[in-house]
Amino acid sequence: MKLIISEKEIAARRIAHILAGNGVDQEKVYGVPVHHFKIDGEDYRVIGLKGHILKVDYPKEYANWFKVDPIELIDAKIEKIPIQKKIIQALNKISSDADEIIIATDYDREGELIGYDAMQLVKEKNALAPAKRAKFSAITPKGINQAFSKLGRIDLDLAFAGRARQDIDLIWGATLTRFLSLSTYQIKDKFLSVGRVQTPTLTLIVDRELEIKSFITTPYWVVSVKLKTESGEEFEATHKKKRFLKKEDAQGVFIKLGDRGTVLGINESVRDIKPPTPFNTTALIISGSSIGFTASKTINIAENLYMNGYISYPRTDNTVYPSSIDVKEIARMLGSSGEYSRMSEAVLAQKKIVASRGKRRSTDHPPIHPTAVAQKAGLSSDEWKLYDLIVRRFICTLLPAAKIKIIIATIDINGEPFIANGSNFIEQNWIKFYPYYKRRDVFIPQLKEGQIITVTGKELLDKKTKPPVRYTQGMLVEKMEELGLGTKATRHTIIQNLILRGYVSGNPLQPSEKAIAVVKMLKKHAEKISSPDMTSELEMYMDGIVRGDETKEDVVDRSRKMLSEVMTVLQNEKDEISQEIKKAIREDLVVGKCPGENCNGDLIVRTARKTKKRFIGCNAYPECRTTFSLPQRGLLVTIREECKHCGYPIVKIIYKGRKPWDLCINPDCPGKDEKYKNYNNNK
DNA sequence: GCAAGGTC
Repeated sequence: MKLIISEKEIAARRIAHILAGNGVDQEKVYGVPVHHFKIDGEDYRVIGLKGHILKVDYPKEYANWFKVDPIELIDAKIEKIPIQKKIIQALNKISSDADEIIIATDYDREGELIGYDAMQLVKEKNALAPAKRAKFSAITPKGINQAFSKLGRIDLDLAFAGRARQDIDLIWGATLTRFLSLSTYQIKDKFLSVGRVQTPTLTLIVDRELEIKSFITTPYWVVSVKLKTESGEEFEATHKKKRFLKKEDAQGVFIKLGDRGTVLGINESVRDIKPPTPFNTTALIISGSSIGFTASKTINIAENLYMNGYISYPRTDNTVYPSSIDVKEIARMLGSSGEYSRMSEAVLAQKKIVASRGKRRSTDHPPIHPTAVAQKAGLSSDEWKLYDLIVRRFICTLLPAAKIKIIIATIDINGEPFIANGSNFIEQNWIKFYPYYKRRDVFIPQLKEGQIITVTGKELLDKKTKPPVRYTQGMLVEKMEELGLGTKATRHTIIQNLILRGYVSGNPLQPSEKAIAVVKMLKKHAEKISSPDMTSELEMYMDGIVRGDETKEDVVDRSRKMLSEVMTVLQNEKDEISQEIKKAIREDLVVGKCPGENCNGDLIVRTARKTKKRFIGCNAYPECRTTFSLPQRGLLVTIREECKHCGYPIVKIIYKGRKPWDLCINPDCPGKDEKYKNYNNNK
């Protein structure tokens, strides 16, 4: 019997069907599906794993944070521990009769490691069976048949590069997390996490917040006019010098303006607006963000749609349709749904269909596209929203660019030049079907040089320069991808973790004082872990392992030495680090101003001495005895906002896996019922 | 109880 091991169940099923056609039987071994079939009298079995089946961790002796100095974790032994017990049992059971093992996990570094781990487990039961490797970049008949007709061997160096990554992430993460948590007494569920990906990501958010805080707004003035042609068409223009930095200058112009203007010149140009590129995971998350979904929500819904067969695999880097995908056929299929018939026709009416393509081309999976027609009634409203987005995006990638006419007219008013901008779509093409695209027509009438225009109104506008905006989850995922932080499958979980740790909240993301202090201290004393460079260096070293230039041990040991040096600095600066972070944590506990009569105090989150329950009290205690109760479960985040119903402070309560709950602390708040209702609807 | 990476 030949045993084929794939990375996931769906891949196992498809590989079996491609190799055997219809003659595939399925049995369950310890509840795990195993597909079997015969080719030329030879028995085959295919089992799908669930990603990694082993994890790395320290031995039990290191589990107690108080009994182990974090420094010891740097050189401690690391073990591999089973995390998919059922799958391992099933693998053990079926591997004893195998006379050949074929590793058919995804063809990338983690896939090689997953396959290597599985191979080692099989070899414990069956040392004699040779192990081979099927390398394919798409689970299509062509890809699979080619791979199985030309089997290779497991690339040990590639797997070891993955193992180096696992070890280094654990060593740095565990050592620094424990050090920071212990030195600030933030333990149990309040621990302060640190990691190769999460800390640089948090640094991005914190840096942006500091930029916003230190931004100095400068005032400027804009002069604009309302205009009308003889035939009564109205439009607007602003002074050519868009921003006046001195009010007197703007006023000087404003006063000069009379009630007539002359068209000095008109500049017309036609521009293409290209259709969007095919969706990869990052682009989907960004678009999801623009329809109000968090990164995790988009991924969870996409995962569901995929499991139910409506869309293709949602974890991909690829933005170029491979030739194995028949885009025309998919467009035709979508046409059978009333919702999309017009869009489908628009695609099929073209003489030649040219698909747009993005910059990233990889062969892991195709871009995310619809694979079946869904009925609106068969999906939840959120599922439908995302499905509709994916369908429309797909259709648009197959349509020609929109054409837009841009008109810029210069108009003289008493010697002052004004500019009127307008744009009209000449051909909408894909834009008709893509409501997520924001650009709209801006009307401007047909003008002639020398034409006289009536000035019907004039305005002198006070404006201010604005600070940069906070990151939305979508923007952050995009930035992470650009910097090489995390992967398509992990970026949203990294953000989710930062929220769960109490480091950031809200969308757009705002860091807590604790996060600002943690980043400040790590930047100052452990710069390595706060920068994306650590990831790019790691990638470089892993490439070295793959090439055979160095061993996994060399790389991990060098990393251990670096961490030792970092820890020496941190130990020396422990007092400063501890004080700065603890001060910030105290600031995070401030809920808002105390509403007590004649009280100037601040409301603070406190813990009752006897019951250990949390509540809100005034810092002017015992003079002021104002208190408020709080829910005991969930992560509490102070956001220093006031309730729009009663003006009392609002706190955010975050339960794992639920939508954050904005809670007004006032038990008699007139908006209470409404809010509670909303909370129930949204959870 | 720590990380990041797979997948559900």
